[in-house]
Amino acid sequence: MTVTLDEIYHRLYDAYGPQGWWPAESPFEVIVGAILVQNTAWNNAQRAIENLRDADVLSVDRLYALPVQELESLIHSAGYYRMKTRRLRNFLEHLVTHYDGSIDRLFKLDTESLRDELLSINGIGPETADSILLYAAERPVFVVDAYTNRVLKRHRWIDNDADYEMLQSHFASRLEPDVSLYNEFHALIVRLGNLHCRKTPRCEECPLAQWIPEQGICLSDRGSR
DNA sequence: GACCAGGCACATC
DNA sequence: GATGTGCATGGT
Repeated sequence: MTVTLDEIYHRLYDAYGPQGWWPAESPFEVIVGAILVQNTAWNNAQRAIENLRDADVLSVDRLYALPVQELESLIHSAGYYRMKTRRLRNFLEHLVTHYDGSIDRLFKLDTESLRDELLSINGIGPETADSILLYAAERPVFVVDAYTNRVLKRHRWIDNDADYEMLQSHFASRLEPDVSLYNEFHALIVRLGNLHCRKTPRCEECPLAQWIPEQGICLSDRGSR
């Protein structure tokens, strides 16, 4: 492609400004949020987090000690609440069993080991693991999500059958490993997806409009999943 | 009242 | 190994 990731980044940044990710008060809260936001609008996940905060259970020990039904009730607004309760507890159990409940000890692992370890926990997939790596552990790992997938493919910047790892290496091979850059870039892509897909369906209003290929499909068309 | 959102695991072919 | 399906709430 002729346009560089650097140009794309600056175009998005100029349009939307800094996004202030991840909106959380601690690495643990990032992890909880990363599980709660899976396939869910952030607004719904945020309510669940506020409920946990109000109940004063936003710590490893207290959340793990919480009865399942109470946890389900507190995170109800995030949707998939039974599944997410299991997933949160899977993570907590792993942390308590192997790291004495200490995020700091878990985060002593090198990036590759930490990623593998997170992926071994049922309920943590590639995007959730990478979100934890970037936004909680502050490792230079690029987070790929549904928007990233759609933007790159609709603009034909990457092969249409590229999988998660291919999308990720598309960024990793073209950008310096920089936590702040990866943080902002991913957040800006999500911002683009949220704004453009929902509220400004006309492609001319998209900051990346000039790079939409001839006969290109507008980003607002989700296509099949 | 549909459609969508900052995925993931599991079943089935 | 690719493809389909269940999970569930709240905003537009």
